[in-house]
Amino acid sequence: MKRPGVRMVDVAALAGVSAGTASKALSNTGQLSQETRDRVRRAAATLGFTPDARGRALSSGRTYTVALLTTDSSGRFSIPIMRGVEDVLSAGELATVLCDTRDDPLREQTYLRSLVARGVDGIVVTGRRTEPRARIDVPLPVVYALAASTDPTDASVIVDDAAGAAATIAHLHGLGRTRIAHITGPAHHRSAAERAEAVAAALCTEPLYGDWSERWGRQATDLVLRQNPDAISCGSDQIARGVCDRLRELGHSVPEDIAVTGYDNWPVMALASRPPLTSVDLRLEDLGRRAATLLLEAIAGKPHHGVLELPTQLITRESTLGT
Amino acid sequence: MKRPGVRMVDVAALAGVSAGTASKALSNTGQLSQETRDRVRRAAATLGFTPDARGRALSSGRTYTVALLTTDSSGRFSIPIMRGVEDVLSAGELATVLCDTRDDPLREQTYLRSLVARGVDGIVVTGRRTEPRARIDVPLPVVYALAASTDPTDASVIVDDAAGAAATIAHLHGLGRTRIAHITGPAHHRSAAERAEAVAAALCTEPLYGDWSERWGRQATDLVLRQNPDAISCGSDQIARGVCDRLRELGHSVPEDIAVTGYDNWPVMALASRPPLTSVDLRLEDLGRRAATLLLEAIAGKPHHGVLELPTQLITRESTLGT
DNA sequence: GGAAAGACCGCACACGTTTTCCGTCGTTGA
DNA sequence: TCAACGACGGAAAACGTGTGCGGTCTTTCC
Repeated sequence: MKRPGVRMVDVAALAGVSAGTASKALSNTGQLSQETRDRVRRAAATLGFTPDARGRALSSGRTYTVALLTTDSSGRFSIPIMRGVEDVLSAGELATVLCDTRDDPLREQTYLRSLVARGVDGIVVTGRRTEPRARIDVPLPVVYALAASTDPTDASVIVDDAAGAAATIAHLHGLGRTRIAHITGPAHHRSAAERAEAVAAALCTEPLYGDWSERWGRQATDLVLRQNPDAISCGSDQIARGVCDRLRELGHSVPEDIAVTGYDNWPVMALASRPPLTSVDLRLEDLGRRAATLLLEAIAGKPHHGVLELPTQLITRESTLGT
Repeated sequence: MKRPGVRMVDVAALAGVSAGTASKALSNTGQLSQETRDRVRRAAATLGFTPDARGRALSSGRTYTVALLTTDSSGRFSIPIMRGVEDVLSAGELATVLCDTRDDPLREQTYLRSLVARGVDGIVVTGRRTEPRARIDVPLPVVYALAASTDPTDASVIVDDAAGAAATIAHLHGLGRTRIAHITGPAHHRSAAERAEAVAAALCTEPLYGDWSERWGRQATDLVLRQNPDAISCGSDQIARGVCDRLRELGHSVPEDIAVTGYDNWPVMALASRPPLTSVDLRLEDLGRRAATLLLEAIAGKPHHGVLELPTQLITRESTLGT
């Protein structure tokens, strides 16, 4: 079980001080002469010393690790969020680990026990859906991202879907389009309902609920064409792509005859569509950054409470702009 | 810095034994009477005791954690691999954490230092490409998955791409197709070259190299149609989808006139294509499971050396079968 | 009845770091 | 010159668990 790693005592010996002093020198604590500090630092550099996280965790109680707990097994949402989280945390020398619960409550419990047992400093909880979710019960700082906690005293960061949907309508209005149809996913999905509501508020029109697929986009196109629209706002990029395909098949040109907007700005869909889709970017990295910032504050003892809504960004492409 | 968690001494006190004895009872070591073991177990259950991973790690040297280090920032490949890894490791009470290097060598170094410092038991290295990659230099068990190490003494698990490509050709031959074209990605991508080579060996035909996009699939379709093929084998599902779209536009029916095969079995592409694509599934979860198994053996002191090629699986759908 | 053997469990240290407390030395002011 | 004080660094405890070693008690055999 020998670990050949260089330890604090080795650094201390080389610098001619005690282990405790070396620790203080490297962490900028205690009161030491600048000369001693430098000497220890040089010794550490010479030996390539990296403090053992196990000892440090046991002693200080901090592990300098936070977990991103996700139910999004595809990574479509959690990976960008993780990038944002990492951006903020790595600056503070914290490591980020991703744990995928696969939407399995048992697996989630297992992970939580494990995370508490190993003493992570905090947890960011996220999911594949925007539905508020049950809070997790751990004696640790927690921030919810994308899917808020049902408990309003928790800290949550979510996307302002209503504003995002409203922005697409405003954009279409700005292009002079007035007969706008809305095709979206299942009515019982919060992300569908919330966006549809915002659209309805601006248009006084009835949204068409279905599922998130291209197939549904194609089918719904046939339905809405009876209303002779000059624009179709879609609840997802997949739906929008199906709409574009169907319109092209029927001889309608996008965006000249009918403009189309997507939602999510999922590159693999929005860019592959013909034409490429104007879409609403969720700014998931911003979401991650904000969540990480709140988590850091909570770890520092200043917890935040309530739900924070972050703005989206409209990305305009050929599906509304012409070439 | 107080941690109110229940500790080994609390369990021991409740069971009327010493902490050391409680430890042995719970880990099934030492020689204790069955009655004492049970008593300690009951006490632990009553108190909801979970051993503190920090103390355990410091004492035993094991952290019961392995890292999955990936360069695949999309998660397209690393997430399924992680699922496989987890399947194997969670049975042994090991936790799996995912670290995304974003293909940045500096970030990779940072992660490695961190992982070594915190004493993970082992590392699975994977990537977004199948190109062999430089080995990582850490004093820990390492297994490479999907992208092999350039050092043949390391343990690597990769996909048998040549066999996968050969299987699609065999499948097409079985359907009586003989004039088969091959459209694939960049020639300098190993995954393109390896698959193309296998196809060429079976067909004595020239592959068309381009990029992995649907656009290229559409463009290349126009080129290969001059050869009057009765099947088109594609290097990726995206290319195949573009091929299908273009063929439909030109009035060719798939699979009646021309059969089409994809590669990767990426659901979002293979299923959304019209018609759905016959494709080669990479069995990434199997890859992860195998890598995890090898890693466990390496951790147990029985390291494996060399490259292991795992079989793929041909998934047949309407693009070759008719409805 | 005594001794040897075996079953069982406690003691104490190890792991590596952090942090508190205290001792020592040099300096300064009275 | 002596006391007080500040600056500096060492010693040791603490974090929680794992484990080797040895001690005690019971049992068994001669």
